[in-house]
Amino acid sequence: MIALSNTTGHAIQALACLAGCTNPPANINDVAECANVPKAYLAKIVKQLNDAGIIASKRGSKGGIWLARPAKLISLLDVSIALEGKDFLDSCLLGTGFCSDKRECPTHKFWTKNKELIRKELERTKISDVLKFYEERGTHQMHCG
Amino acid sequence: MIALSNTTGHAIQALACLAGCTNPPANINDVAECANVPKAYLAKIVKQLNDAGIIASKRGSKGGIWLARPAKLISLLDVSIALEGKDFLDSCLLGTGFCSDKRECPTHKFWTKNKELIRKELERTKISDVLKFYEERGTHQMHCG
DNA sequence: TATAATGCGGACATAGAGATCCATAATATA
DNA sequence: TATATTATGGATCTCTATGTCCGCATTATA
Repeated sequence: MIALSNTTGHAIQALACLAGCTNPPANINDVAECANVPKAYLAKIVKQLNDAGIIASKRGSKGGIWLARPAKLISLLDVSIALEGKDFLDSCLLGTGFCSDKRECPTHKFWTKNKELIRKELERTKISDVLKFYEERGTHQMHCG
Repeated sequence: MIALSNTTGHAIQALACLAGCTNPPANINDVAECANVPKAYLAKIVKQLNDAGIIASKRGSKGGIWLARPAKLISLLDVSIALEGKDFLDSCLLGTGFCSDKRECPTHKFWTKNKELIRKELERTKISDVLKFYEERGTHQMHCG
């Protein structure tokens, strides 16, 4: 399957829910429910987004999580890099170990261009766009605060 | 990582080696060595390519494997479908479970177009192209017959 | 200060891809 | 027919992504 990881998908859903929270902080369980992601697993993802500076958090009573910056300034590329590493788009179309310095693969030129298209699309698309997209469709009922 | 599976990559390497065999049949061990794929694992891959009608084989002494049709008529798309299923390009960019009838993802239009580009490239590129590509570079020393 | 509410952290569980090992079936040939 | 050679098939192992469980640390508030 040619795609980003499920974990990245979960993260994007969760961030869109968070962006829809009008009175932060939200708690992880509510976000998990909104995003339809297993609660315990979302907690792990949140940790990574926290380390990457995309989410901020506070423990304890009345604690929770919130976006560290406006949803308009968080791109899907930011999220992908946070969860899959900054070289997640360096791969060869035909899998690991196919391309090397001495043995470039036949789809190399095509894939290099195409990855750039993907990168630009991920960079262009912000969490705010994802939220808007879902708001128009009435999904993602976020209960928070 | 956004890519085809390693198994598909292995298969493509192996088929290019097979295409370079001037007096078939070749045996799996030699192909594995040429393609730099673990022998026992290649045997599993060969089985799938056999079932898909891409490779033919004969057991026993002087037996071996060979391409079931000319390398010019085997596309990377054929190989991908044989190993990952015919719906391997139906995925959503953002992972499984993101898109559905009711909940289409924000990158849906982009990704639909882009997958078509990928499909065409895979269809356009034949095993003969892969072989030619490597022959020009002097890799893939196939010993057979 | 006690308590409830929250995120944090580590250990563990599960599933699928990738890979290995070995016995078995088929085939050519001496 | 006996033997060597080859692919086939089944069981098993390993690794990574995904997911679960539970106790701990932190915080607000009664």
